[in-house]
Amino acid sequence: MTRTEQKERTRRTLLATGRRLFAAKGYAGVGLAEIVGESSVTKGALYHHFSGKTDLFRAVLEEVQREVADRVAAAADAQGDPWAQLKAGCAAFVAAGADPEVQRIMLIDGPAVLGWNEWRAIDEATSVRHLTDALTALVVDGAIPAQPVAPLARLLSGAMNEAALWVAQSAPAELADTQAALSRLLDALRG
Amino acid sequence: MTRTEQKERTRRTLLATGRRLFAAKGYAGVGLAEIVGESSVTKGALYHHFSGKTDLFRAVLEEVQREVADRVAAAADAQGDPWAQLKAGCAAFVAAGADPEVQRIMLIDGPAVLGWNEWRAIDEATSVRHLTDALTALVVDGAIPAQPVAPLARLLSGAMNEAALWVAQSAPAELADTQAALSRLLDALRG
DNA sequence: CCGTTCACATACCAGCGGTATGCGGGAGTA
DNA sequence: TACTCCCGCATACCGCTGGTATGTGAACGG
Repeated sequence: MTRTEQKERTRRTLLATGRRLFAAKGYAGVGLAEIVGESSVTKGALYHHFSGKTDLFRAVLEEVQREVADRVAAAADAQGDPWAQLKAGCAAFVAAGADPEVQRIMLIDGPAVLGWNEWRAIDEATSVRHLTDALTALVVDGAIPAQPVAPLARLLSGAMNEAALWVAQSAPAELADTQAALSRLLDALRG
Repeated sequence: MTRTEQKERTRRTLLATGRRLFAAKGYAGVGLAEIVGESSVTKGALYHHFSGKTDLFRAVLEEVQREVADRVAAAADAQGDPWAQLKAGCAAFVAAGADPEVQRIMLIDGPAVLGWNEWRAIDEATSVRHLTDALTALVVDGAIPAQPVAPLARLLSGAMNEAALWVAQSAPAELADTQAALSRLLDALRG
């Protein structure tokens, strides 16, 4: 195995282990010793690839965000008209948030560890962007009244973040209620 | 000064110092040494009043939550009909969230430090409860269509949390846009 | 074949949250 | 008022954490 291959392998191992442990125990509940131990390397390796614990977490968070955004985009692209795309994308986001891995890293620890500004920038660049695009298309089509879409996208994003946190830790009946409420909220936008 | 008075004074000082520092630097960015130093006591005093750093933060968070809930309730009670109460309460919540002290403690660090379940329980017992009450009144009055109010309250709560985070760190123009979007979202509920 | 470089290991440190123990002065009792 | 107790805190100490400085052996270029 060449050095380049080995390097990439070590990096991916650290990312995967960090992701698993951060999701299971939270950022503050995991030590570097545990991460490097379960990765079968030492702290020297970690600090060769990342500038510290926070930097590793940032890399994990960006990976999670990309995956969620991809799932949302895939669900939306499978639909035809813009309105169906919006509703499918929103449903896909809430479903993705039900994954406890996504929850803890993306919604709970993310803002606290990286600070809200940096977290928001990542979120805006991935998930929220698709939402903004979908709402813009609907305004252009006249499906919803003309209005600034950016603040509306943020409100809906906040609502869906909260919804995702709920559906993961509650009974299936609550899940259906939450998704139904979200669906009604979106329908209400059409006036 | 009696011992009881002195005890209460020490406790209040620790709470106030903790609140100020947690808000300014975040939970992880503040050490116990700094808190007790600026309170002119020692760690012994802190551990006599609280079971640890997390417990002090919990006490601070509950204090902040109570204040926000009081402001929301006061704004709502000043209105006559249920619909005006809802909109006034929501506006008051977003305005309260503009306070950076409230932001960092209640919205960013709260869920990460205490865990989402405990944070949600506190939130439900204070701010969200008023929102649920207002929505219930509107359903009873027939102002909005009959539907489960609990999930809708959670969605709106999430949307307003996000709105509060935005209005604090952006230009006044964005503030107006955000509040306008929230107002439109609430209006849309009437169908 | 050999020197260089790079990916990683080892050893170490300051500072953190947390605990066990010491202590001084207000409060109850005679 | 003197004696004692106890309570509210101070002091001293510990294990562990994230972070850093330095060592090292194998892969790579010449």
